[in-house]
Amino acid sequence: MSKVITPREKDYSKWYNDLVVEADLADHSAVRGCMVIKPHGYGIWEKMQQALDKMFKDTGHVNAYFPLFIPKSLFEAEEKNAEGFAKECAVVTHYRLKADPNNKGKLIVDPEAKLEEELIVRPTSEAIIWNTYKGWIESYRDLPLLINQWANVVRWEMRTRLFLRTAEFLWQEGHTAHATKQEAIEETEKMLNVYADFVENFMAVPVVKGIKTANERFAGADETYCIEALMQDGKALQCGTSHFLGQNFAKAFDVKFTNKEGKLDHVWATSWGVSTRLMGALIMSHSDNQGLVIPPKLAPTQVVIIPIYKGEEGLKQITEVVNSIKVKLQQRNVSVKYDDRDSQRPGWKFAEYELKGIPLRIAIGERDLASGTVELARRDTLTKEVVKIEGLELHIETLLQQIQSDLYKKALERTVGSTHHVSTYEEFKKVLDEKSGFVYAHWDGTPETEEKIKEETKATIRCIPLNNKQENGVCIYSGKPSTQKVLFARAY
RNA sequence: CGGGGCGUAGCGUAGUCCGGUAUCGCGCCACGUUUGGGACGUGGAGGCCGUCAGUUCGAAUCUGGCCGCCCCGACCA
Repeated sequence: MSKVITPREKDYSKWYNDLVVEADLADHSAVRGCMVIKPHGYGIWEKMQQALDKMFKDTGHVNAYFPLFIPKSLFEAEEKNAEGFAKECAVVTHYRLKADPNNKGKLIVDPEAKLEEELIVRPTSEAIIWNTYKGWIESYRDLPLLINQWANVVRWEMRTRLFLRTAEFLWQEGHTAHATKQEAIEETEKMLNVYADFVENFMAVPVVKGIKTANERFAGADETYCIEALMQDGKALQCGTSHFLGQNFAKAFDVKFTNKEGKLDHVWATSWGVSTRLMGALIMSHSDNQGLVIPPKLAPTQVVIIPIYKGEEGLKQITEVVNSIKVKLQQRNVSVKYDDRDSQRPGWKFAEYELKGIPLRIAIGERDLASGTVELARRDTLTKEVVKIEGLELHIETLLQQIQSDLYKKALERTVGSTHHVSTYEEFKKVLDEKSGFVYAHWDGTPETEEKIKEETKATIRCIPLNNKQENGVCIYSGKPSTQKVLFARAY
């Protein structure tokens, strides 16, 4: 009763904010633009980390950790990268505070503790990492270097939103070095596929894989690959990027190696990352007015069991049965929580776990004991069924898989239904305003046209989809010839 | 940075025009009755009204400054 979230159809943005807060995922903090990720939200992030980390390891990567601070001189070494991030950097200028002589109990920055060189709080780690790699790479035998780091980064965003855009966020950033251009490109594409695989199979969110236009490219990259997903409100969200960095950073940081022929060459690089923004994608893809919906593969708790009883003795009897169900589920690697708190009533618990998105709920009471059954409720469909306790663990195992695939299917249908093809600018604007979603349209390939369309419609080219169908047409804006449609959308 | 809003108990709020130490709901604590969809009763605790200064016998309320947060844009993952 106390926790009410704004209905999706009334105000999507407010619905999202309410949901994040009420489902106990995260909260605004005392620091502008920074959030506190609460245990339930962090639990989901940990599941994401575990799955991704395994995929990185399985593709030959290892984890390491680099400093939070980057000396300004290193930061500015790769010019485009520095320029791209310059206007959103937090900068450390001093290393000490002291008591304020004019204001008892207050502190001031000690002017005598000014750093000789400012330190940049990393907005991304290419600079510090490539400066380090310089000392690690001498020969082709040192390559490829396949490293990932789990870290926090800071980007001083003007406007922030929980998970989608915060001043500080958690992410992983892979930074690899290769002997050949071909190998680096293969790595870039491989990691894009890892991301797409993860987002689709764990998060149950369908994505479009593609390449960014020059305008949208990562600062310092030769090519940026990305995955784009469509949220329930028809806006697109970039879910991950994988960059082919060419030799830009190798040249900026003078990272050379001797190849098999004994010749010196700069190494080829990639970097790739996904962030806590994925939490936003997860929330906006599946959740409803009742609250969060978590795909089973990422749910910290997959099944919650709620006893319905009269008196202590009644609870004891139910607990006995529940314990045996619990063990059987755990043996099948189903994470299960038994909520036998006497301080809340069943109805309250039902609502609470729905709000938090736990995929399955078992309710078990006196009449179930008599009939050897339980009530099983699905979070995604909000449907209930009465099932036999015997063989319950098998049923649940199957059902969890079913929910996982149903969620994906539903999201896919929604995405396909919101994907449009247009051939004129009028049609383009009309579809954006009336239907929103992904819009495929011909584009003349120039940054100017892209910019104009963005100014006039707020839609951006999300990507040039990989394996795009080649077809002759004319640009919806300039009328100039085009060989393929690109993917437009209004985006987060 | 532009536009809008807000700061009163853990949360959400009334009171502000018209100055007299603060309203209501949820939550919290105790006891009892309850428990198959957010229980009920009785009793109780909790506030330097964002902050600093001014006006006044007296300020949540009037005046001025400052700080902070949220929302909508521009910027971005």
